[in-house]
Amino acid sequence: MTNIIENIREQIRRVVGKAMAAAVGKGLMPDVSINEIIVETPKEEEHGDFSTNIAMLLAKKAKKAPVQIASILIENMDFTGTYIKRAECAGPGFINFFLETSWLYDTLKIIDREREDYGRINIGQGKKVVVEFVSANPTGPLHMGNARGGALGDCIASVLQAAGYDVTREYYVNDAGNQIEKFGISLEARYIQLLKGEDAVEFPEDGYQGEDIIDHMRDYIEQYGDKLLDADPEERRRELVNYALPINLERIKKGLEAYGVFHDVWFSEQSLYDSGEFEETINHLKSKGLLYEKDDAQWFRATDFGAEKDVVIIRSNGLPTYFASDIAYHRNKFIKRGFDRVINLLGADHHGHVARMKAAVEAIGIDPDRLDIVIFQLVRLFKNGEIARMSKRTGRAISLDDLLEEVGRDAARFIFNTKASGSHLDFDLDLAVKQSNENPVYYVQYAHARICSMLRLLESEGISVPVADEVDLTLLAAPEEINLMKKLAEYPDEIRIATQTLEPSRLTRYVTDVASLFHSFYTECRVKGEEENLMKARLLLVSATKTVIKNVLGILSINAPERM
RNA sequence: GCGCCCAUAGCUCAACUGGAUAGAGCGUCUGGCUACGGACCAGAAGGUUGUGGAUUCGAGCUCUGCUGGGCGCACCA
Repeated sequence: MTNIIENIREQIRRVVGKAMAAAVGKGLMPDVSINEIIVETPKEEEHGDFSTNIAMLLAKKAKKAPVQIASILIENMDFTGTYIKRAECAGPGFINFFLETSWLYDTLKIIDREREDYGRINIGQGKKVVVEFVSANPTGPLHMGNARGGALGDCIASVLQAAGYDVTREYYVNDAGNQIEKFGISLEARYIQLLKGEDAVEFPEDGYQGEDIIDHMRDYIEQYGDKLLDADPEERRRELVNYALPINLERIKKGLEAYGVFHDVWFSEQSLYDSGEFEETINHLKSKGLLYEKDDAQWFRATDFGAEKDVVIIRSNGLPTYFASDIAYHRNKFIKRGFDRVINLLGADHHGHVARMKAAVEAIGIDPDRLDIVIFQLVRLFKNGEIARMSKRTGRAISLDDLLEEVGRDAARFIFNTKASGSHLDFDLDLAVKQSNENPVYYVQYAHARICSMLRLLESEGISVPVADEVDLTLLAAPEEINLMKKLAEYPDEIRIATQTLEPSRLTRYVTDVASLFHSFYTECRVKGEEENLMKARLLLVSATKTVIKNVLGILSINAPERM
């Protein structure tokens, strides 16, 4: 639960704050207010471990040159009780801080103490958050877009858990409404076609073309024969949907599980109607005067809340739109179940939903900032160097199951999390399949396996990983050792940033950096056969590296193999 | 036409939300295994951050005009 980087930033903020007060007290500079002291980590090593731009920010108000302010502040700084060794003024007025190496040794002690909990922080403070993701219509198999959303949503959830939130992973099952109607019509058409021939009935224009619909009906007929041929059509469609829908859901569930994605709640859209919550919600909106009638339909005044246009929630045929039940669904999340935050993942093709959903949330009396909608860009699949289109209609789409079979869970999850959600993702199937150094996931896994191999070898000679307190960590002073320790120290702060930006993609980059620094260390620094104290110190560092790699891969739900 | 997203090395992407000399991986080139796993390491080449303005001590990042691409703009979801 320790974020040492954050602790040090806090130390620096205190030191700077006190230095300002002291300088003002001595009349060296005017008493100007500053809302926040920003501490950042410079990328150049010569610029120290941390820096602040405060002198530059104060310059105008204090009517002094930044460099002058920086010098005054530095002269009035007191470093006792901190990791700070010295501070110096550089460039246009930055104050750079250099730390005692002991902060890195303390990092190793923290990792040794926290083990599988290292990296966990508590910015979530136990707040309840629901992450809703995938939520694909259960009318067919999952595709590449769902695969990206699945990897992303699951990792966002894991990151939030690591950050101290009480997280629920949820799948919203669209088992009501128009899509299900279409599903039923499609099944019915295939059913009749299979029994009475292709020409017996025309397949509906906007029906689901996929092979899976036909397969369903073939199986159904095998089990139950033609008993529905003369049934009432509405009855028949309901029966066919009731047959196929649970099968689809089960397949989706199985597929996601194979992908390492486990939803805690499968929330049925239909249940909102059954429980009366849907009606409650509509009545609530009506009573607040947020609905009006036009062209025989009921409209929601989304424009009152900044959306571009109002939106229909009850169609003129009396049937509600998807959006209507979605409002009830969000009311359920916030009010019935009391989530502090709601996070929804949506493919870019649904981004039009964002503004009106925010509007709806505000309409039911909830601060819309409590709703985060993460839009992820769609996936372009490359195979043999060319774009493989994925459309649900042609049935030529690559399904999640295909992906797992060809690429494997680890590579797929890793690749989907190497890019920020907002950036378009080109998924190179040929590259993903390769089990070579071109494929970044193996680079990281290799580092872990290599460490395990080292530990095994030493263990077989009776040498086990020592306890941090029994080791002279000051022996770790080589650049490769320092760089590796610094990177390990960043992990809790990486969790913090990933949480605040809802971007787990930075963790794949982070863990790649860890692996890279480890490999450099490995090449330069021997462990086995070194002088005993040095060996112990390095062994502890190696073990800490293993812990961090394993913890990060754990968040990504990617295996950390002991051999490969 | 309107709205949202994107444009950074040959390719795929970063840049801690305004900081100092824009970084990685792949690919290319040059080196490195008689010791813990070579799926590795060290180094090199590669850039006017699509483009014109604006804001300020300071812009890849903010505002704005273009260009090119993706996605939306339903009484579908």
